[in-house]
Amino acid sequence: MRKLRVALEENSGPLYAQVKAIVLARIAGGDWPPGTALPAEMELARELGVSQGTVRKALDALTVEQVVVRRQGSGTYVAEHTPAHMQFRFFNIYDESGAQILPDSQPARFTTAAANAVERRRLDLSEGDRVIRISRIRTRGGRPFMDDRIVLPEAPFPGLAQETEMPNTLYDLFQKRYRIHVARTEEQVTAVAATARLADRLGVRAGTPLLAIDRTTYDLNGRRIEWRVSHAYLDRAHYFARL
Amino acid sequence: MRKLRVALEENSGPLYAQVKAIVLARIAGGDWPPGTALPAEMELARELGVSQGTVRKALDALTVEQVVVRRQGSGTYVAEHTPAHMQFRFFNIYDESGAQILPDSQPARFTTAAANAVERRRLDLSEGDRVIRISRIRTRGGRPFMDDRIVLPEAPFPGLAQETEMPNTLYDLFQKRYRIHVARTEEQVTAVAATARLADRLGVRAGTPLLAIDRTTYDLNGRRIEWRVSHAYLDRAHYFARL
DNA sequence: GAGTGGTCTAGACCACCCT
DNA sequence: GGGTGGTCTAGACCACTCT
Repeated sequence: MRKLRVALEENSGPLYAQVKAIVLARIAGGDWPPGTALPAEMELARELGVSQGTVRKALDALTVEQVVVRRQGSGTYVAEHTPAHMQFRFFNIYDESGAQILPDSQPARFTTAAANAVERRRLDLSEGDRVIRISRIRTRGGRPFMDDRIVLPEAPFPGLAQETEMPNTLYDLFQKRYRIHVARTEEQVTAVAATARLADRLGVRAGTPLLAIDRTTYDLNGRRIEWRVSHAYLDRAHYFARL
Repeated sequence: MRKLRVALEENSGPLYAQVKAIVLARIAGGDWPPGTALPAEMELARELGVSQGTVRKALDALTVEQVVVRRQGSGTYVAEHTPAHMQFRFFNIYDESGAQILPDSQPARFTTAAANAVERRRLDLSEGDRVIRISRIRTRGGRPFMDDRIVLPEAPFPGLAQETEMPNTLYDLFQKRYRIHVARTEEQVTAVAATARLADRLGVRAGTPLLAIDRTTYDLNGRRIEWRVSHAYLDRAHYFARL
């Protein structure tokens, strides 16, 4: 209790929230890379001068937010952002049997530019800030079915536009190369008619109803790190949500 | 510890899970109607023969599932399913400014029939079971924008087809008249072209892209209590999901 | 067998609501 | 001021993993 109270006497809120913030900061700062085990609860409690119960409450909260994973008898681990795991968590399209669809990506086009007004608003940027724009097609069984236009703020991702190899999941690259952890996304879904451009890219007739998914992505600190608009032709597939 | 252990010695799992199940059963059984206060933690603990911490863990889990609401200094209350609250929780359409849309309902048509094969599959029914089919239009600012086709199993809702007054939110009726508490929904979302029938009902041209929302609704016990397919014409509005 | 997280207890004090 | 949930502690035992 002593150390923490002293170290954080300016902070607000309950002890466990402060413990959670400390652990989160160390993870976000790269002290404990994904996949590594955190110190045991008792050890963290000793280090921070709090009881085991308080540490437990903080780690439980981080477990709910999928920042850490707990394995009984083994330890508490920083959540792994493997490509498969990321797809599972953030790719929300399922086929008619209820199985999640795992798409392939075609090579992408990268460009950089000063952010326009919409991009500044969606990514919380200031005038003059630059962005990286990515355009790609995703395929399913060899056939194109989804068009992605992705916009990233350039500042946290220096040199990303020069990447030669484009992984199937961007979020894996974010984490491994730039130490940016995707924490959550918000999606706005609508139905739109395929424009000539989209019809051509997806191999459907102009006017075909497409699902438009407008996604904002946040990192562990709540910063916006991606704006993505996907257009999908869902043949015997659907977007899935649980309320 | 004594009473509970004896009463539930055949049960499995940790104590707090058993406490949670007991409280849930009493709520679902109508012992504590929505809006009423549960006994205080200490009292529940005494009644059930467990410690306050164990009761707390059970109530915390029920809070996460939105079955109860806790108010510091006041008490723990069975979640209220007011019309406004239900709309807020389960109507997932927002306008361009990010405000939730609160639709009006037109009078609905009710029919009853033996469940067909699809309905039996979607509602977990047996051959010969009957269903109630409801068809209605929802409006926004006086203009129709959503067509609902709702199917309910008849058994838990006797006499519902004869209701003269149709509330704006069905779920409120479920709770007040039939003591069935909506716990969660799963939704499959796709984009479809408006058929002639839908175009006519929604006042759009045939072929207009519509959002099709296919919802399955579950009660507190995990039983399927509703299958609903909505078709929406979203003009400057969107379906919203958080991942 | 040693170490870890998971459960459970008993008791203390605090923050808040109500009347 | 009395009652309620919210936080925190200290200690115990259990279930599981690893080697």
